Amino acid sequence: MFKNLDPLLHSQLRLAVMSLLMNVEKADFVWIKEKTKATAGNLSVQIEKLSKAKYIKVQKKFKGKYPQTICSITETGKLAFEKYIEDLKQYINI
Amino acid sequence: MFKNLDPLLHSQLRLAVMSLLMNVEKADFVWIKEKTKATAGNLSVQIEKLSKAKYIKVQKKFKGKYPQTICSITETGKLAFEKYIEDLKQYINI
DNA sequence: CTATTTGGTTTATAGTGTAAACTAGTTTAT
DNA sequence: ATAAACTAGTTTACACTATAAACCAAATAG
Repeated sequence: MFKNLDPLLHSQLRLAVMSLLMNVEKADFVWIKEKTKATAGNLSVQIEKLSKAKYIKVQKKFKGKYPQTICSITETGKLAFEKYIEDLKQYINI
Repeated sequence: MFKNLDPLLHSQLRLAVMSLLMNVEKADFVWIKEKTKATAGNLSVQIEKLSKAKYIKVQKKFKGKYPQTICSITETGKLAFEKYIEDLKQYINI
């Protein structure tokens, strides 16, 4: 009846990050931080987790003289996000 | 943009319990346990949390000689569940 | 030149989730 | 009658998560 929800996605902040990345080609750390209203520390940790799971790809660059972290969703991540939504539908009838 | 998701409902097991109770007038512990495939200990803990938040009402009775725990959703619980779904929609575009 | 800001990472702690162990009694088999 | 197994949970200890605070390195502003 109730399928297990992917624990990596069943986290408010990680879900928000994935949701954002589903709708853009790529996004930088600061933009994600503003959109999600997360603290930098928390975001850093959660991005690392999503990255380790290969749900997102992280590129470290320099924007002028400042470091810049660019994130983008992977195919694995897209599929996981879509599956999560499907699984969730069993919990909430929509 | 992203509203905070009610932490009481953003838990797989508690969400499953609430989802079940949204669709029935009342349900007993054992039935919920079977439907959710949860362990008794875990279910006991989560039911207590939902009960303390007044999201569900718990009645302890006896069914013949055995104890029986009957749960039902409250109006507060229904509203919280519906709000959770609305908030969640911002994360997953449906 | 020192104080603040940018763009993060690391770390310590509080909060959550879960299984295992336990309580209290019932039924069944010997 | 008594031991073993089952019903219906609760309590507890531990693992896992989430988060804020502290930190770091470099850049810029006063």
